[in-house]
Amino acid sequence: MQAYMEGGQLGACLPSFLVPDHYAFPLPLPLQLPSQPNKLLQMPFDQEEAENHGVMLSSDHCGLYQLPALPLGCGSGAASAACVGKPTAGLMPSTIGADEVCTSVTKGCNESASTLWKGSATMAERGKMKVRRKMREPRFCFQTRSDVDVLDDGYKWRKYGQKVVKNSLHPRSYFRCTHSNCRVKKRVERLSTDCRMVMTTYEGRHTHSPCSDDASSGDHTDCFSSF
DNA sequence: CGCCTTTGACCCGCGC
DNA sequence: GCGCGGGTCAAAGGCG
Repeated sequence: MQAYMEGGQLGACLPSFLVPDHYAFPLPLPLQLPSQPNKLLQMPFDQEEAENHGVMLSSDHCGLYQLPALPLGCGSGAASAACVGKPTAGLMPSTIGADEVCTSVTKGCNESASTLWKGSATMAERGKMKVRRKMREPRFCFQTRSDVDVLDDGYKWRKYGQKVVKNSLHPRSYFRCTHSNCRVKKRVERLSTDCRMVMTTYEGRHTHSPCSDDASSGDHTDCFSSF
């Protein structure tokens, strides 16, 4: 906990419940310094370039990891593994510093989001999901050490499901952005290897700024919409 | 009363 | 083809 309060660079890893409200994180959390809402973290690699290479960026080590090819429907499984540093080195989550927060940036699941999520589908529409499910949105995942499962990132989320996943002691929760026309989803789960660590996976891009939900601040700009 | 969470059922992808 | 596991739906109930 204390570690989160120290150190400049790790500021990006601050769970928002430890940060004043006006520091609420846009998506994705690790890529933006809360003290500099309009400035992305300085990475040794351009984020877009990273996307093009399907790599994972570690915000504190500035590390660059090759993501394994994300299988369709990889969901959190592959993504989670990738995000805890496992992609190629076989590192277990517990081997990662507790204060480490990492972000995976994937491309290839960047197809049209509008066709993926259609809200409540009729049975006829569900038949088309076979195709739609192959379309994946950009994903960003990171882990934080937190006592609370759901970190306040400035957006408003509605829980639409919870699932016990295999090989995990803790259920995985599924959230959807409540903003109309915004199809961003996120999954939240605690690591079975360290119940203090919360793995959050964002999927999709917000079509609005955080302030449009709570109107508590006008500090945020359209820079968020890029995610 | 509206919004949210819970939860069981259902669907789909994938491996065998 | 079958079973498993992940992801989503939607009804029901709770809460402010």
